[in-house]
Amino acid sequence: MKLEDSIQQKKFGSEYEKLAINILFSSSWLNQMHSEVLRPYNISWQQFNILRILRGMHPKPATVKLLTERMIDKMSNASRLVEKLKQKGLVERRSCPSDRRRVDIGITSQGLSLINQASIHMEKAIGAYLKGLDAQEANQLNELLDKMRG
Amino acid sequence: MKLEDSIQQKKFGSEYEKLAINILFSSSWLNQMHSEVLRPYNISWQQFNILRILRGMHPKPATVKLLTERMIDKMSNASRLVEKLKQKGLVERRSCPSDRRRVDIGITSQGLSLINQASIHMEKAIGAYLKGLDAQEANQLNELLDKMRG
DNA sequence: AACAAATTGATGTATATACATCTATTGTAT
DNA sequence: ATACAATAGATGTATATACATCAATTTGTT
Repeated sequence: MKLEDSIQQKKFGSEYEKLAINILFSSSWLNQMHSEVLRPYNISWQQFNILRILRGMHPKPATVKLLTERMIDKMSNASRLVEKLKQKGLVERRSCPSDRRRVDIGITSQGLSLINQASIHMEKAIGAYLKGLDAQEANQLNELLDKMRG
Repeated sequence: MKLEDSIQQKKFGSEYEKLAINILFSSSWLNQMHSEVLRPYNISWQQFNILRILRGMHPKPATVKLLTERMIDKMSNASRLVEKLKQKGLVERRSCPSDRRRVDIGITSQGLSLINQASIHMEKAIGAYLKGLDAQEANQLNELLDKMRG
């Protein structure tokens, strides 16, 4: 659907301004999809993201710093998100013996089971949502976005 | 910069999953730029967005409903954002005579002056940020994003 | 060894967001 | 006219985010 119709704005200052708005709008559109998919699992998109990183490293633990570096939204507070996940029994935290400033964060078996299920659903939902594009167009979009960020 | 490097993830479930993450990451990247530009003006990106809509309608007033429909993030709370802007003297609110459920929202001269200045800076910043793309590529990206959303 | 600087993570605070619910008003059907 | 549904907006609440600052620990320099 054309951006102009979605936000009922006909004119943009430039093709670049329109692009900025288009990306923010598309991101909000994707966020809604993520919320829907994750609602039954009772985790936020950022929490999903952390679990996915931890699964990728398993059985090696991560640290808050590492999570922050790999997270999609760099500004979110990994420390507090980890605390939430711990309260749900999805991750565990123990202080790192070799550097006592650090905290080793590992995913629990409960966390693994949740992320495995949730990511299957997410993958399906993404496929359904993005079906307007073929694989070649998706690839082209990825390359243009990378180029955009310089 | 390649997404793989930015978030230190080598593999993605599919080109589509990568695309979803790429858009979310690009959006976060743009948000940081917006924060920087708007910081001196002491308004958030959403507040900027509302002021821009109100400027576009001026001197006709808007309503909360209309703002919600045109906002980039449909889920944000236009009612409360308007209240914030009112406290800063940037908009004014008066109940609509023809339908007393509605509230007419207009931009003040102070609001107009702020949005005029801020949007000049924003336009420049966007140009500088997106200089990795030429106009034709920006256009292509816009079309692919529109197509993606089906 | 002693001290300053850097690093890691936690926390305080203000604001923003998601979502549900509430009140007031208007529209519609009988 | 009355009753019921629909609409517009405000508000309550839990959570998330942005940003600054803090405390503990490690690293680097002399």
